[in-house]
Parts: sequence; C-alpha cells; structure tokens
Amino acid sequence: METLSKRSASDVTALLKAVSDPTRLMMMKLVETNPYCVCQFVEMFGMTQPAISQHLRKLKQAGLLKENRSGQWRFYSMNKESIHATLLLDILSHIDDSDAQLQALRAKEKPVDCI
Amino acid sequence: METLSKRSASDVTALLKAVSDPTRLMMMKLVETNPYCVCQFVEMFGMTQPAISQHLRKLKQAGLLKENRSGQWRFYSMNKESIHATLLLDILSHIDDSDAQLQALRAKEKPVDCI
DNA sequence: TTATTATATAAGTCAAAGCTTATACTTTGG
DNA sequence: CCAAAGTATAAGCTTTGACTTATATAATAA
Repeated sequence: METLSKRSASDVTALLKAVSDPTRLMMMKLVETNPYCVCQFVEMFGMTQPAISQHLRKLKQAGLLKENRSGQWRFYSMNKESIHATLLLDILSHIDDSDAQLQALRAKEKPVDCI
Repeated sequence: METLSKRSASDVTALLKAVSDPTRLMMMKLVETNPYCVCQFVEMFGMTQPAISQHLRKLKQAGLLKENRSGQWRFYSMNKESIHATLLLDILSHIDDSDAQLQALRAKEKPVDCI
C-alpha cells in the first residue's frame, strides 16, 4: 500500500480520467461499500451488458477494482490497496449520499439470485 | 462559499471532467499559488495560443478560474469561492510538488514583460 | 489614427470515447 | 454431454474532445 506519499501528475490524471465518466463514478461510489456483479449493474444502470463490462474493464485497468469470481458471477469491489485509493476515497466522500441519482440506482438493486 | 456541504454526483463529474486533462490539471496546480496570463502558459506548455485559450475557457466555464484584466493581459487564478474549491484543492494536494512535469513547467515560467 | 500585442472565437481535422450488435468464452444444471 | 446463464471481447457507428489555421476583438503604443 502506497497511500501516504504523493503521486505524479500523470498518475493523478489517470485516476481522474477513469472516474470522470458519470457511470464509472457511480460504480465506484457503489462498490465502495458493497461488491456488485455485472448483471446487477446492468439492471441498475439500465445499460447493455457489454457497455457495463467495458466500463468495468476501464476501472479494472486503472487498478481501482478487485474481481472475485463466485460461480458464474464476477463480483467487483473497490481495490483499497490501489495507489489511488486515498485520493479516490477523498473524491467519493464529496458526493452526497442523498444524491438523487445515487438513490435511484440503489433503489434498483436486486439480490443476484432474483435477476 | 458553499464548500462545506457535499455535492451532487453530476457536480462532481463536471469538476472531474474539467481537470481530467493533463494540461488543465497542471494549469490548476499552477494557478493555485500564482496568477498566470495566457502568453505565459503558451510559453510554459509549448502549445499554440488558441489551444491554451480553449483549455482556459473550459476551466472558466466549470467555475474554477477567476479572470483579472490588466492592460492587454488577462490573468487567471484559482476561484477559491467555487463550490468545487474544496474538492479541487483536495485533488491538487495529492500531486507531488517535486513532480518532474510540474517542475519542467515552472522552469519555463517567465515574467510577463519579458516575453 | 494606425500598427502592434494579447486574447478570443470560428471552422475544420483527427483521434479517442462510449455506445451498439454479434460472437466467443466459462461455469452451472439437467 | 448439452443447454442455458453470466461475462468478455470484437467490430462498427457516432459523438466528443483536443488540436490546427484563420480571423475577429480589445487594449496599448507610436
């Protein structure tokens, strides 16, 4: 874990690019507290499965996500060992938990079995 | 000044989009401490004047910059009254001051009169 | 006033980003 | 083994973004 020292500007830019998309920012806010699988995100965001997978790939390539396979499902959660974790958590902490978009997403969350 | 309360997700996304470009992130890091005019940035970044102006326009439209006219020059500085100021300062604080790119830019800084 | 300097804006180009549909891969259940 | 479900990847389309050149605007200097 290298969360205490400061980062190069290009490291910071890479993180910002990864989360400057509204879908991906919301994804990171959601996985901050719980893991989600692709099919859950598909339901919550109302996007096609490839679109969701492509966003998750970008976040994973930026080192922000951990992947956990369980049966047919792949669960994604925040990689808190990322060199970006401190800054990312800082950014996410500025988002109001009562944000309408965020609450709308959470309202659509379903347990994996029921989908 | 509304820097204490939390922001909507779309507000945060707007800020992140504004500073997720390497040139604009550096600009904000620079104007955090000093005002700069367009011609100084042109020298420092080695970009054309319209390219610099267009980046500055984006930052201004996001509410991150204050503009101060002095003679033929327009000086830009950080708008610390922006609703984004707290988060922006947080982000900038994660950039190492000894970052090579940043130091290279500062090395090219010249007083306005001498350009 | 006229020329010069600083800056903004407009229009066009090219590459990147986000989406779509189609298809491949992987795991589970019969 | 075979079908179905979950996920990834490939290819194509469309929009956006960062740049370029050309031009307009504004302030100063001669």
